[in-house]
Amino acid sequence: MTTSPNQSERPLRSDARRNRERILTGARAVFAECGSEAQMDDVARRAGVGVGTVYRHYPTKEALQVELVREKFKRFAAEARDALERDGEPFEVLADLMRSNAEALARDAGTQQVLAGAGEHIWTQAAAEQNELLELTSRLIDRARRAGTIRADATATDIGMLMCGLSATMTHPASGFDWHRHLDLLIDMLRPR
Amino acid sequence: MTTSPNQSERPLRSDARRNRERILTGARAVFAECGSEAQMDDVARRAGVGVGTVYRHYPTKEALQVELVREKFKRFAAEARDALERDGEPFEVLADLMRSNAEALARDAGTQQVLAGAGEHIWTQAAAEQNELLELTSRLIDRARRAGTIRADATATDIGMLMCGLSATMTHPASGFDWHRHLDLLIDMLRPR
DNA sequence: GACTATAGTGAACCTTGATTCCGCTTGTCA
DNA sequence: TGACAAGCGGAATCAAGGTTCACTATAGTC
Repeated sequence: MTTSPNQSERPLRSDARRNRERILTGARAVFAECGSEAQMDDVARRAGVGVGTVYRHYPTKEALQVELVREKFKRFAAEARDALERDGEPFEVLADLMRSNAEALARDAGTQQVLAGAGEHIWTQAAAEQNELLELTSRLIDRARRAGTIRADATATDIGMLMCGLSATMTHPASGFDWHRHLDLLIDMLRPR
Repeated sequence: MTTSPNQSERPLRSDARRNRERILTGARAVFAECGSEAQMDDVARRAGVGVGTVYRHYPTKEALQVELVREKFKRFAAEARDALERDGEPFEVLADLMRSNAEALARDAGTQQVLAGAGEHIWTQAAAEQNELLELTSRLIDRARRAGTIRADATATDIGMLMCGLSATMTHPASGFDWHRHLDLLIDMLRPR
């Protein structure tokens, strides 16, 4: 499933396959904790592997980050797909999705930073996955629109921006800060007049 | 006006005063262009001054950034104060303020980054200025609330978060991206049902 | 005009962290 | 069970960029 850096060449040796998985797991944890300040050495340590091995699998730090962001978008997309299956009032389905995505973001400083504006490079390299997500969101919005339970002028891009924005505010020690409440407001603002 | 790093000691020598102003101007420009990647050497060059001089006035890069962010908040606060003087439909006054602040943000990558979640340190050190701004925003909201032209449950913090969010999205090359349109939507969503 | 406390300068220094490289280990296949 | 290609490890390398410092210049004062 994971977009492997190497094309469709001879299959990886068993130990290599295992290590790649470990690296990914370690990286997920470390980047989630420290955001992009996370160091390659940390990733290696967490994965129980030498730095060299990390570099064998991902030629640069950025490549590794891109992989993680792609994964994350795919996960969001998968959840959106689930939501489309689910039946229930379409707007509420969308709202729940937003809430659960927000929760996931709150736990992951790495993706949060990307969404929040750091790393344009990374962002662009995950464009395909992002578009997939936008597409799915569009469909969710359409359903709600047909049901008349969402503002007619809200687009998938808007939802995306709201989520970016929300994730940006999550890191802020601003006074009176409570992103749950803010998210509730955002959601309510999306309802039709 | 600018919070001078040195307390109320003997007044600066004339050349020092001039240079500090130059440094600030150069720094504003460089940070606006490059965000926090801007280098101290660049600031010095832009100001037409040696790096050493920059360091004489601001002991660290962070100190310089904090100064700039403070300044920026103060400017926002000043605009908010102006808005309070102005008469006109209170909600529209607030909306105009948001638009003009957004415009300013779009021109300033440095502040944008801070708002967008980088630099918690910096953020906390500008807490006082930020609170001042929140306070003024509250008053603007109150007026609109009394006029019944804004959602009753929107707070100053929400406006702040929306602006943070907006600034976060500004850097994004997301497809179909247009922050002006998005901002219009945000503003409209703030109107009462 | 001379004196001195302040201020300016920028090459050198240091730290941090990504990336490389090469000797060693281990799957895999005949 | 060799042979060897694929993979691993991690100390050493390198670059970038913030910060210092020894020296020079100058505003302010008598």
